[in-house]
Amino acid sequence: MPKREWDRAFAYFKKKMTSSRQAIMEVFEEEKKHLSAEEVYDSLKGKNQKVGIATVYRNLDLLTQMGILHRVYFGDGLEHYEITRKPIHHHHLVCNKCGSVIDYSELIEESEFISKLEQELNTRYNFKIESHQMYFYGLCKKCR
Amino acid sequence: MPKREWDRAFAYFKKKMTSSRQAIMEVFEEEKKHLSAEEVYDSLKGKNQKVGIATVYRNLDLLTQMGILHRVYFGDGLEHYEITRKPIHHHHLVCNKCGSVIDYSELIEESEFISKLEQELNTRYNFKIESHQMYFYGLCKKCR
DNA sequence: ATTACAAATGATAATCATTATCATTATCGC
DNA sequence: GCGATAATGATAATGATTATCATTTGTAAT
Repeated sequence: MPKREWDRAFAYFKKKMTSSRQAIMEVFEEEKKHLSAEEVYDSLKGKNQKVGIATVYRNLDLLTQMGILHRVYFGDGLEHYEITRKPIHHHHLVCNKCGSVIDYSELIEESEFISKLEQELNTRYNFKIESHQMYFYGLCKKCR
Repeated sequence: MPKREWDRAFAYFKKKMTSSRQAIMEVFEEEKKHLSAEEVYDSLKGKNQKVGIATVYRNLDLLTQMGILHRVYFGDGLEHYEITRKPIHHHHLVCNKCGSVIDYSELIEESEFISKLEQELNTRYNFKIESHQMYFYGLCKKCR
């Protein structure tokens, strides 16, 4: 969260810290949700921060490569992004009817189980796992 | 797999069994992989089954709603489809470098764990879970 | 079988998210 | 502050998916 942290991260990746990038990160810190590129763009516009849509896309991509954000997909045709929090991940409950999404922080049992599972898969398939995503689909409170 | 099964399924959903639909299902039975709409279209063309691309999309969608196929997304910008197998699901290992995907059948420990987890989430969030998807991202054998 | 009618299809235009282009502007190490 | 170079903005291009609509096909009833 502190600006100094971002500065260090950008320096490490040999990227410049620009006002657009800072503004985009602020949106995520305030909203703390999964946001689409368009939503980030609109949010910035609403705050009188004029950042072109192409720049939004470019930076969401960059921040994802840097590991600061990660991409999630709920099946509605657009990519969403959210802040990466380690070691606690966000898992998602997606409503098949209204499309609403509940983010929940991984339960402790889950972290432990998945950690063991990753080791197993690592040896079984010789695949070095770096991250995971889990989606549950069904009916939310309102739609069930 | 037997044609009779599809007939029953389509009758149940009050849908007609057409040659396109049958041809599409045959592609999935032969290839037994996650396929994009374009891949299904090409596969049919290769077999001299002329099915329009719009029809492919329409039917992939229909078959998904019917629960015969399900959609998976690997972050490459296009949706893929694969045959639904219950109670054993396919989970996926996606390579961050080359984009290749390994499908593996859920391990027994996984099924058991997820089943318990779903009950827990059901009561905790009052969300009726119908299915789940799990993706692991990392580096495959060749890229690690 | 034939008919009748709704559902399905094919060709293609339209849409919409994302990416590429390129001239202009801003950042940062010196 | 300067200069090299990365970043940005405006917008055109791309590519997957969806909508349109005239024609064809499947099916239930005759």
